[in-house]
Amino acid sequence: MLDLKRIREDPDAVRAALARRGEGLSGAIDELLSADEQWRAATTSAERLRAEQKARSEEFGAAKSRAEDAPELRAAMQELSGQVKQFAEQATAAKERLDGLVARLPNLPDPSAADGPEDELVKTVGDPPSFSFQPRDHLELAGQMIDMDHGANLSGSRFAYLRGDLVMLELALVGWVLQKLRGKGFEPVIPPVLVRERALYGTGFLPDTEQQIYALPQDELFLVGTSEVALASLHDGEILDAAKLPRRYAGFSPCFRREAGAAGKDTRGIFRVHQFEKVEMFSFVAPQESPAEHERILAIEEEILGELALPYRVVNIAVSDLGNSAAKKYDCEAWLPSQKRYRELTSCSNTTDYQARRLGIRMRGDGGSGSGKATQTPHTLNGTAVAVGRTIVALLENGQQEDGIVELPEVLVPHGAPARLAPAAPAA
RNA sequence: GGAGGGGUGGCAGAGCGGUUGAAUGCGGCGGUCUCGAAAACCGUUUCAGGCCUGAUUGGUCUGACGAGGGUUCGAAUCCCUCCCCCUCCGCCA
Repeated sequence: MLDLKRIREDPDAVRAALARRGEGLSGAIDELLSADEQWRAATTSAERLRAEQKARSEEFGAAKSRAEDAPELRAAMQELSGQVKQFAEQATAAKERLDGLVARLPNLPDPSAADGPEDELVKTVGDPPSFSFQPRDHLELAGQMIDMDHGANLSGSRFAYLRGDLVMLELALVGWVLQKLRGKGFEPVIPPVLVRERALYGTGFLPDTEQQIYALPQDELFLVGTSEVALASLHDGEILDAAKLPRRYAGFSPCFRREAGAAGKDTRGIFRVHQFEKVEMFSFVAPQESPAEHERILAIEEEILGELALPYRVVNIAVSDLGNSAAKKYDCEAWLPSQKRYRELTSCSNTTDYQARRLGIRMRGDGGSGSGKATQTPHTLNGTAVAVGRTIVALLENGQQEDGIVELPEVLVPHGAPARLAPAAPAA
């Protein structure tokens, strides 16, 4: 959520920044400013009357304690009470309108976010492998280890059983990455994946991506599409000690996505499925630190891809493609031989103060409750460390040999991964 | 799932319709004392918002005792709904 004060003080700058997103948001600002004015006017009136009410209520109390009856005063105060209520209701109504409008505004894009309409290529690392044979796709290479048929039978399309060596590969990837992240100051976290609406609202997924989210209406819970939701909410409503920032977490969880509207896209294999596991980085930092933290997170993602020996490129996502909460986003895209193109494997966003403000997370200068240091809103960032399914896809396809055997990165072997995957026997 | 008990300031813990933003203790911060420290003593100790000024200071008012409604001239105190925590029983990985 944007800072209301900032919109008030410099609406033109906010309009200009939002205009980069290419949406008709200017009208929303006008509407918002008018609701704000109505709210402030009603609030001022209500508070002035309430002050009077308070003073006279004390008089009345004093009279009562002298056992005096004061029927006229009482009548006057009933009148006053009604007026206060009336203005308070006006204020509440205007505030609700205002809050609704503010909540729908997306974050202001960072000046260095790509203008678009195309993403901006930042760099390309590694060379796509050149095969002297026709490369297979991940599903052919995995054979019975990716069991789509039984998955579909059980749960529908876009669900898979992962079996055998691929399970060991997954666990190795997760263990390897969590250990790496721990060494970089990220606390490993396994969060709940069922959350209340507030957490989705607070992270900006609602209102915005409702069609992507599984809901359990009977329990008023939602399945998260990323542990980002739970990690951001870890400090919901808290005031963080500035001395203890940055705070970094590495969440490991299953992720659930409806993929409504993705019909026909990526229908083969496990590139796009309804359920996958992911290790996600999440940081809370002081506002001035967030651009550096963003680069840091990107560097970690690159380090991971590099050590997995995957050819990849980095793109700066076009402003028009940013989600509501991101001010700037990088994607790391790995080369997929079967598709002969780069596809998104990881992604990292600087959401600046957007999520923190929605979640009521603040930070305070130095210790000493009496120091009177004002609070400010910290910045939050998130980035994929490993999206397991897609990483497996990339490892299979890039590590394949002519005989269908797949060589896996050595770094994973100490963590329990097989050194290579045997050619697939037909699925049972 | 059933039956009870609770949620008050950084923590502990009073208050249970009127001047209580909130006693008391602990902690924290500043000071006195001291070569220094401890102890003792003195002072201090929340957050958000509106308005007026000023424009990194100030003045004033309002709100906040889990959250949201209600009753009342007036609510931390009474009523309702929700959330959370605890205890016992049941169930269970």
